[in-house]
Amino acid sequence: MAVKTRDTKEAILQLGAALIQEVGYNAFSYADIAKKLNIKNAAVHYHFPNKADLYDGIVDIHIQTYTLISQELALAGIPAMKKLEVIINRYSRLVDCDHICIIGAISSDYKTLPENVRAKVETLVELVLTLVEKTLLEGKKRGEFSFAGSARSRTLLIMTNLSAGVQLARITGKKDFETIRKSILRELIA
Amino acid sequence: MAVKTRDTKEAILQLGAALIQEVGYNAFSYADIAKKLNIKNAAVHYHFPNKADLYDGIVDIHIQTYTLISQELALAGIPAMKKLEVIINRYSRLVDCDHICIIGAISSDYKTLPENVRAKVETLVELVLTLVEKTLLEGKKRGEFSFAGSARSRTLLIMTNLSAGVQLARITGKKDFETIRKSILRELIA
DNA sequence: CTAAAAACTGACTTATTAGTAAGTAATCGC
DNA sequence: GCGATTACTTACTAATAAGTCAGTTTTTAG
Repeated sequence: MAVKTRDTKEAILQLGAALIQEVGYNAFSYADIAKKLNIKNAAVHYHFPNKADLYDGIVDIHIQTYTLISQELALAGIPAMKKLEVIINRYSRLVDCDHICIIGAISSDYKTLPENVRAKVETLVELVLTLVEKTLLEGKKRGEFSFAGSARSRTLLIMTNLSAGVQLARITGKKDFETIRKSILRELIA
Repeated sequence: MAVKTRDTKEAILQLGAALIQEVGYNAFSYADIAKKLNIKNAAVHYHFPNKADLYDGIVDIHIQTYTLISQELALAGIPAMKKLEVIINRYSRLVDCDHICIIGAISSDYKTLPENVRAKVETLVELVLTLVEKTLLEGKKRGEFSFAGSARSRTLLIMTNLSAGVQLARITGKKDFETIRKSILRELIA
């Protein structure tokens, strides 16, 4: 049985992911990571030869996470509202720890990312958008939700509300995100 | 008459503002600015002793711009829809040149900004939100717009749609911003 | 128990970063 | 036209950045 005794690589990924959502890709260094994990600079380079490799790995983690969430929420019997709340609650937790959402963070860094990472980012974004779109469609079919326009356009509206909502909350305060959260839900069940 | 013969300071501010919305505060250096403007590193430091001073100046510029827009749009006789379009068109232009909006960019950099700049950023954000809120209220009173909830909450929804819309457009393409733009307008006149 | 593979450390390099100080050139008020 | 102010340049520094490589420790598989 392969029980992991060392999890340095995992720790680097977790810390890197948090830093991207806290200060952004270009505001932290390998030295910052090494210091916090009590390892040496070269140890970080051993697992991720360059910073683009690290970014790539972090995007992978988020893809894995959303793939898992998609599978869990694919189960029948769960109300569409519960499914949507799983997503929305993730954003509420971001507000609590003053992080911005990964997609918002990536879009800011986007112009400084190499092409291979950009392509992977597209995969992540489509994964999230598709998950929400499916949930909205299902909710509408079941009579839980009602909305005008396509499920895709409604998805774009809701996800931009959430993404920029957590960003705005950093500046104007958490109450504004709460307002947005309630508005999203109110519109959907009106 | 004070005709300016040198406008280096203005050029630095304009370039810095563009860079913040293109690659982010932590992804460009004074050397980048000096190179592009054909001046020396120290000339940038002469006008803006440190990078926080530069950021401060750039936020000031945006405050000035939105103050001017607010004054121009305060004139009676202009339909609320025309006023809102002035704002929305600014975001469409951002999509065209692949920049993200200043508020979105700032919120990403936020944790790396000193306190005095953060305070000024709050002023900018409230200025923009107030402008849109007034426009929505006016449009509702005139019968141009109809929307549920308060003008403030509707402002938050629209501005987050626009802000994250331009960010998303970088990754998934300009068509998604166009979808968002149309949805905002459709909901408002429904 | 041992050899090989994996996971590091130590000691670097090279480039770039923000920032400074002293001197020079351009412009302005008078 | 002249002295003062403004706007720079030249020439630095000290710190930090990403990244490399040779050697050492740790872990794992047989």
